[in-house]
Amino acid sequence: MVKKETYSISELAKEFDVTTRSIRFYEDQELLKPTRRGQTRIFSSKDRVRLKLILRGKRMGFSLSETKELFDLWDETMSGNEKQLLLMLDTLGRKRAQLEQQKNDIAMAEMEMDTAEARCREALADLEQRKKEQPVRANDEESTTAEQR
Amino acid sequence: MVKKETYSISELAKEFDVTTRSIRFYEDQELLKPTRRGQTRIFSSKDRVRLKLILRGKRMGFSLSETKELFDLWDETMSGNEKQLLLMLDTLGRKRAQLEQQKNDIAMAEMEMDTAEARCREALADLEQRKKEQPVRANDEESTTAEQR
DNA sequence: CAAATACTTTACGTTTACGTAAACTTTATC
DNA sequence: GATAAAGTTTACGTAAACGTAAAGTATTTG
Repeated sequence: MVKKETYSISELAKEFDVTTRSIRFYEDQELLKPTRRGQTRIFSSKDRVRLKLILRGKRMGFSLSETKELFDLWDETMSGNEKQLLLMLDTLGRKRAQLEQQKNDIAMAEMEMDTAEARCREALADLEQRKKEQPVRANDEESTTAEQR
Repeated sequence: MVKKETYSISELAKEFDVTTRSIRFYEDQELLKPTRRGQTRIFSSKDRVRLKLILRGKRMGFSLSETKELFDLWDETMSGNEKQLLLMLDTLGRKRAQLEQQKNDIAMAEMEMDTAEARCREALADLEQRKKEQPVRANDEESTTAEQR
């Protein structure tokens, strides 16, 4: 009995740093299916896993309905009929392609950030140089924007 | 003169597979700044690059305002003052962290897709096995969980 | 047992990122 | 020079993903 297997809404909210409103919304959209004790929601560890997946999906730019589709598909898949299994494999393939695209995008972005950073550092180095070359610059006139000397 | 340096709105729309509505919206939000000939928009190659960045950003889950912030920051950065340069470097650092998180998320997702796919294939293999073990199943009775007849 | 705490439902409000339609102007084509 | 094609503005509509009260119930705690 090491792993807790039920959670209150606020426990999950705190753990994953989301509002209870969001969690209720996810239930409303049928991404989570907590049971009830009276009218109070009780979340299973499966719900907890799904919440984690929802949030990761969001960070990867997935919409809630995309994530829901995957959940539903997975549930149906587990029911075991061949058609569903094949459909799942197909869907997984497409998702993989999507992830490949994202990895590509990220790689491009990183490269551009590299060159951007390099440019910044150059510019900074230039500024430092100028500081050293003209350290005081106390008593000269008419030199600000246009030309010096 | 190999590279074209101006584009019409529909050229860009076609090239990047977005609607002209979207492009006009991006201008409205000041992510693009086409010049005009009369009232007709003329996009520069800088605009084209920015459109590409906007769309890549979207695929990576960036909002338009996030992207706009980066654009603005970059423009200011290029004006060359030290404070802006440092701010840019800082921002780049934070964005890198964000990308790291995304790469992590993607890696996790890929692993889970691996196990999901494996399970699917197992289940499929099982089904195939059963087909072979009970190939015909033509004239037997009371075996389909419930019963017919 | 009263008051604070944690839940709940209902419902209207908000932001983002466009879609869609209407009505109009400018440019290209036959 | 009519008409189609491509462009424009204005403006209302919409889906997604919650935020934000309001008003009520249930439970815990001093």
